[in-house]
Amino acid sequence: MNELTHLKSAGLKSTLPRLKVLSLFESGSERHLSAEDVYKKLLASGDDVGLATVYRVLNQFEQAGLLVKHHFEGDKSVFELNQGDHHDHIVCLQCGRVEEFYDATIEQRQKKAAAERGFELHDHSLYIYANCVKPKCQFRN
Amino acid sequence: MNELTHLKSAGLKSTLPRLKVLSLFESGSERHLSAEDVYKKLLASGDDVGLATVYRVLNQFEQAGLLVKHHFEGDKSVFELNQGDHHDHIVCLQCGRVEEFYDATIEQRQKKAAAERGFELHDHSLYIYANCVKPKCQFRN
DNA sequence: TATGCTAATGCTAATCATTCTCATTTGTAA
DNA sequence: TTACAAATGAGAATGATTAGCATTAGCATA
Ligand SMILES: [Mn+2]
Ligand SMILES: [Mn+2]
Ligand SMILES: [Zn+2]
Ligand SMILES: [Zn+2]
Repeated sequence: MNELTHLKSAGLKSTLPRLKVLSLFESGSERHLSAEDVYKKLLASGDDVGLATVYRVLNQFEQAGLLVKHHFEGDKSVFELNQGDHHDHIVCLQCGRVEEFYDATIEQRQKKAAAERGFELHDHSLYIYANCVKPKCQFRN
Repeated sequence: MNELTHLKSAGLKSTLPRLKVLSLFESGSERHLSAEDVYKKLLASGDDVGLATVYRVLNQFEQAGLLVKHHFEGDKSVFELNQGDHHDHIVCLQCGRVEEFYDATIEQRQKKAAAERGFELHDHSLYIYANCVKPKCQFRN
């Protein structure tokens, strides 16, 4: 299933900005990108897309289920390709590196915590903030 | 240990705005308050404190360890009294009601997840978004 | 392929929460 | 009291995100 198909099945017409944004995520150089990251990367590659359009497209993709949005510590939110697999994140407070993880026990206990208190769980956000160790950590890229 | 002592031991001089903000949290009517919540409550009770001061004081209290800051879904952040006990939150997407919980297993598995990947855990944020059931849930207070 | 309509785009201006500036006021310790 | 640094308040500034609107571009049709 290619980009074009993705867009169509999401009821979005296939436009240049949308294709560019989508392929940026599918190229896979970096998984977690903010609106501005996307905007700058497009500019850098000679593709002119307005910042407002980037924001719009990212949100449409999220609604359509193509992307997932996260709010790491700090102000700006980041998006990543939705590949069906839910996972949570560990974020390095020094260099910003993000590592993904999934823990079935944690997931299950969250369901339980909600159920026990009479809540119908909708979703959750779990971010672990930490420092990665010397070799991998490049303080402030 | 009273408010005044709290402030002093935090190296903050005892000013009217600080005492008012602190006692608001200690009065305990509502645990989780945004800067604007605090601002409005003070106005309502006839205490004039500038919004900028509210923001400053809240942040100072957080630095001092008197308050803890959270970022529930949405834009504005909320504060609550730091009573030493760490806990996570379930937030109702309909009415905004917040319930607190602590799950030792979740805490432990987070430590493990970080350690296994070579991170020194600093802290974490876990929010469960859900809908509370009929009796308790008052859609949009 | 040309035409037309609607959705999409790209500016710019507007929001909104939060922070900053700076003149004025307060807490405090001598 | 006085003196002075620290704190406050009002409003401007910021930064991310969204809204408004005139212009353009998909795409279906003739
Ligand atoms: Mn991820
Ligand atoms: Mn709480
Ligand atoms: Zn790092
Ligand atoms: Zn509710």
